[in-house]
Amino acid sequence: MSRRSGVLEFAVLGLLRESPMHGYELRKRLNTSLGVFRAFSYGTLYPCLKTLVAQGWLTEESASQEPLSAAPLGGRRAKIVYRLTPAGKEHFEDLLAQSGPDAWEDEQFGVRFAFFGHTEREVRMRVLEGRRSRLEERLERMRASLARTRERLDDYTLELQRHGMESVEREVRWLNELIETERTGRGRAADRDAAGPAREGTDPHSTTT
Amino acid sequence: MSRRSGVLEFAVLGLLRESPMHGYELRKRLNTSLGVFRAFSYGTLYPCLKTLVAQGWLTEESASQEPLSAAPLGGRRAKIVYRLTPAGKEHFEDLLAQSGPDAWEDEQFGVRFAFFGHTEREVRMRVLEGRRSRLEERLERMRASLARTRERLDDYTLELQRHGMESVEREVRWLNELIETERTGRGRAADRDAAGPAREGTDPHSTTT
DNA sequence: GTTTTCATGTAACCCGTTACATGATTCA
DNA sequence: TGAATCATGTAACGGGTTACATGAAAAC
Repeated sequence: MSRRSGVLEFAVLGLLRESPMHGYELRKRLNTSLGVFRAFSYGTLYPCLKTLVAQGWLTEESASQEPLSAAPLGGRRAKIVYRLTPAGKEHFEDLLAQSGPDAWEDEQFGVRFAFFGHTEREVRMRVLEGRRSRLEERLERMRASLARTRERLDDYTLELQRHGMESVEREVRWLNELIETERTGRGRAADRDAAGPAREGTDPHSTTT
Repeated sequence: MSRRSGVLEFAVLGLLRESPMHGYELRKRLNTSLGVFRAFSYGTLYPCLKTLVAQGWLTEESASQEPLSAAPLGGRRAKIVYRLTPAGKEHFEDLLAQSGPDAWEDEQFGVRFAFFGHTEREVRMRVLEGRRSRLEERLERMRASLARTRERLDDYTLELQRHGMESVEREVRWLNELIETERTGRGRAADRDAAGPAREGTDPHSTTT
């Protein structure tokens, strides 16, 4: 009974919710489709899958050729397809519903957001607003610490600090937009691409390379 | 001979370079003064300090009252002040000078930047440019993966991806400015606050709270 | 004189990676 | 048929936190 990794468990259940998959494919989806997630290694993924099976959230089905029964004698490892059980699905819904203080942390927030499509609006609001206030606290602390030490810092340290704060401020503004969109109900956070209203002069895709 | 933690070691040597300190204070500086660094716990910091002493980069001096010699009999733990040795200082310079592939990674880059004040311009350029190309690779991958999967993704996932890319793009632009400033020699990355030239329409400090 | 805050330390654990080992499938 | 890629697994280690234990100094 090891490996109870919050994010990974969450992400795996969420991805498997769409369709059954085997580990190898699952990992690729983790690294690409859900953009945010970092690259988990097989050394993390496979043991995790095993424990999820042990808990009853997943079932493993031998795929490929042998129809499930004759395969596991002698050697013959076959492709293992993981499928979400009803219990697993229920567990995932639970995870989505509970928006405890952890849910505002960087990674947790990322996964949760990625699955907003399956989340009730009320919970989405809680998560977004919780995240925002978390970031605002962080800003407060940064500002305070900066005010205290400003004089003693060299230009580079200062610039780093300034850039950091600006990034957080940008994320807060982003959240504000999302919350507003969510509140007024229109567009599902989309309506960009096509001359989006409510977007100030931002020019995406211009790396100035 | 345990705990050889890249960033922490780097940061400790760098901070101690300014003035001797004891662990407790060191930790506070780590969390605040150098804004970027995350909050290392004592469980990480103290063992690390011990190994740095063992390598000869630091010396520990008993501070407070007892003048160093009579203290460590029986109990009587006193405040321990850590001081950078000449060898330690030399090692720190070495670390600054070498800008290997690790130096472009998120955390490594952060520490290195924080100590740019002690770094030669040539090395600063290598680090900044290396970081930029690292980020551009990342962007490339994100764009590719997005192009491949765009259709199958729901609006929220898409929005997350878009926001992620925009953040990276912003950092690239930031690096471009820094590199330009570095190249032309003027201002040491400062000349903001006062109607900075070379800054496009960015409006800092407006959280829209 | 007792509560806070400062200050140091350690052992147990957690989450994850690396390096390695193995085998099946595809494709030139 | 042999190389590349797909696919699964594990043992050893790495870097960090938590919880705990201890004690000195300051503040009330």
